[in-house]
Amino acid sequence: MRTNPLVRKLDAMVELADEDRADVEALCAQDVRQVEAKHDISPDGASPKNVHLVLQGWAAQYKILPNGSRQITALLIPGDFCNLHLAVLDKMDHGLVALTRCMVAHLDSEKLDQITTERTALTKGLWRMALADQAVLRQWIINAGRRTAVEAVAHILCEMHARMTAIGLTEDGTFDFPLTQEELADAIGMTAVHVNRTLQKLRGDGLVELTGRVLMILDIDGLRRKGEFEAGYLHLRSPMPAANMAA
Amino acid sequence: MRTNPLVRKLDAMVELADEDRADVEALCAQDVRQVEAKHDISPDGASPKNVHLVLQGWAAQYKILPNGSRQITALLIPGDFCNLHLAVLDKMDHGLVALTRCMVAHLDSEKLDQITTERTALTKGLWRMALADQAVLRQWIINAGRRTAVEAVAHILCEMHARMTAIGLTEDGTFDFPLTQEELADAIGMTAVHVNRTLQKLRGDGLVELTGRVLMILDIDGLRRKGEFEAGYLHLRSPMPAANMAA
DNA sequence: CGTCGTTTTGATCGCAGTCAAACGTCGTGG
DNA sequence: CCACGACGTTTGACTGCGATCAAAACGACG
Repeated sequence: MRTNPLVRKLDAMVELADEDRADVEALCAQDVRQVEAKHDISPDGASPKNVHLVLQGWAAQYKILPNGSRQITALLIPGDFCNLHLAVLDKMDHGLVALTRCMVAHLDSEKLDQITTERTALTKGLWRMALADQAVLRQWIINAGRRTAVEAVAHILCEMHARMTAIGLTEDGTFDFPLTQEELADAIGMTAVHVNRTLQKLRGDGLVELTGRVLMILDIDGLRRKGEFEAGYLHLRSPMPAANMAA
Repeated sequence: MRTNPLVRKLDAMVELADEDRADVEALCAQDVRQVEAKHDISPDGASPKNVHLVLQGWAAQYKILPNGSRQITALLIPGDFCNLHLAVLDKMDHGLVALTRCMVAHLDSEKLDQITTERTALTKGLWRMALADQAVLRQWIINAGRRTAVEAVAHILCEMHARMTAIGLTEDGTFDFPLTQEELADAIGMTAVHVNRTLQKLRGDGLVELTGRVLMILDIDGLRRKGEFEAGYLHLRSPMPAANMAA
């Protein structure tokens, strides 16, 4: 928590001036609110005034379908925007729910607008983030469309490990993983029952241990192989250390 | 073909000055190349110098998986960028293939870079396009993850109808739809055989007629209902006329 | 007229969904 | 301290959608 997670992400994307950093930090500190776990950050279809940014905790973008089932379309961790659209598009096209208790910054859209017209470096950084997010979404399409259950689960575990590492929230293969199996299922497009059985397989293979709300990755290389995971698409600078090279 | 399709898209997104339009048009006219159907526009992992833009024809972004199967992650029609990443990120994280013969503009990245620092309106427009694309990707996740075969096919047909209409390439419910069933399957994450049977259902219900490479939508409202399609997420100005209100 | 790519049909299989119940853990209140 | 309920995980039995394999029909094209 020493620095603002957004600053950290931007730093990993572009070269920033100290002044840029200060501006971002100020923008984020303006109006910070706490949201309890399982509560909506902003409901689908709403037109909130402000752009939201996760400072602490996990949240999710989701869509509820007419038949009642839910598809999670993004997992948000500190430094992630919830609804950058609003800076630029009209209204929400998805819901936003806090998965854990979250600290959410409400960014003043006028100030944000001002920044995106004045500060070139910052704008480029935000630009990059949006395009990097697209790459994540593409991987999720593949998860749901063409990967088996084991592959998809392994892949998403690797993704979150990489992203959590990038913002400094892992400790050698271990990190908070607050998703219920139900939520994990909604993210991949399967059922909680089957997620459960899939996790058992991964455990059985000695790849991971998931207890309480903490994920411990026992064999990162093995897990990446299972999930066909290659970190490149995340476009992170901090490079994902290769772990045990002797395999 | 009266106007540049990118200009048309931008026009639908933001207010442009005549000067902006001229600049874009010039940028696109610089270096136009033809690509034959089924040929790669640029292979996965490459680092092409230029950003590509489809001027004519259909193309697709795809990923080949280790087991050999393919997932298409985006369908590109005139006015769509193939790899806007390159303006801003390092290297391709997916392949690009022409589905029909295509005219592809190679944009000079320096000039593009120049524009995105000078012309505020254009930058905002491109910004919007990237975020709108995210919304499309989210729908594809839902297609693959939580929709039945019929729903997913209906949804993607509606999507392409809306997008083709937005650039003026439909004629009351009829438009070129050059995808093979194989390709359609790769886009939704199913098999060609099952796409075939699914299309038969849609035909049987009198919703569409797909012959040759032309799609005729017989009952747009019915199709939208089947696919749970709501055009809002595409963020198009041209509003998708409601068709037969008497339903 | 043969070839190649695509669409169509049929038969069988299996992964994951569905339904249902038991179990463990935790927080709350009696 | 225990009973209770809420929530999440786990297990079992059964089902079904869509995959897989294979072959035939169709159509465009050289």
